[in-house]
Amino acid sequence: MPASLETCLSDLDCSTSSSSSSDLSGFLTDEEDCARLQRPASASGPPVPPLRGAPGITGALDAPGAQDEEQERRRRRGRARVRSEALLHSLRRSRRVKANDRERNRMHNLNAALDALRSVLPSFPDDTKLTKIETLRFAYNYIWALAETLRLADQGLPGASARERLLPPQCAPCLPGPPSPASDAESWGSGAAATSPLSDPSSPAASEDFAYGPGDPLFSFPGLSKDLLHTTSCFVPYH
DNA sequence: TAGGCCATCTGGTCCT
DNA sequence: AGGACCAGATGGCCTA
Repeated sequence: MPASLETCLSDLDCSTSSSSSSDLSGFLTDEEDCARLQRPASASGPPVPPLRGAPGITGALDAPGAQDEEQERRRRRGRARVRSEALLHSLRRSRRVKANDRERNRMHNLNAALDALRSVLPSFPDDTKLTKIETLRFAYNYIWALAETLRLADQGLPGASARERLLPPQCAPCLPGPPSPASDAESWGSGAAATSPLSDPSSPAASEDFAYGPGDPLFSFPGLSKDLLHTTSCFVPYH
């Protein structure tokens, strides 16, 4: 049990043990259960032996009414314990509810970030929403393809910028900033394929299990269905 | 109906 | 100490 809870409950034990009523006051406590179990079958048997360390073990108990007082004290302690356990349960519950709330919020934020990521990835004709894993994999490959495009541009086409030389006008929003979320997927398919990421060991496509392309596999987008992949032709150098 | 995806709850662990 | 993060469990919804 956390220390704060123990502290809290011990305080509450003191403060509530004298309270007049509780819905839980009628419940059996552990001590009372033990006491009953230790009693002989005959209901009028000898009194329950006091618990270890409990006060009143000495001759004071011999006095008339002392045993009743001890039993009453024990009952009070038992009720307080039940109340404190109920309170502990309640505190745990409220903390759990708060934690659940935070976790829900955290996941909502994560989903919002995924939505933002989806919005800067090429959209698809049927407005198919990428799943989470598809979004991450697609983004990974998309970034790789864009970086590769820039690299090729720097190598082979001096002068004009990579964007002007290599990308069709429709793909201009791809680089360097995020593409327009409203990009028409059809417009992404006009580029001509030149190189294959599969030939590059560093390509995220090279090691994966799904390849896409007419004839030769041009790109591999693990986990993506083929009908989502045709837009990737935008990523290759444009002549 | 089985399987995939998702949201939520939950308890454990790490971090500040 | 409390919040963030994580992974497992569970149940609902949807689709082939």
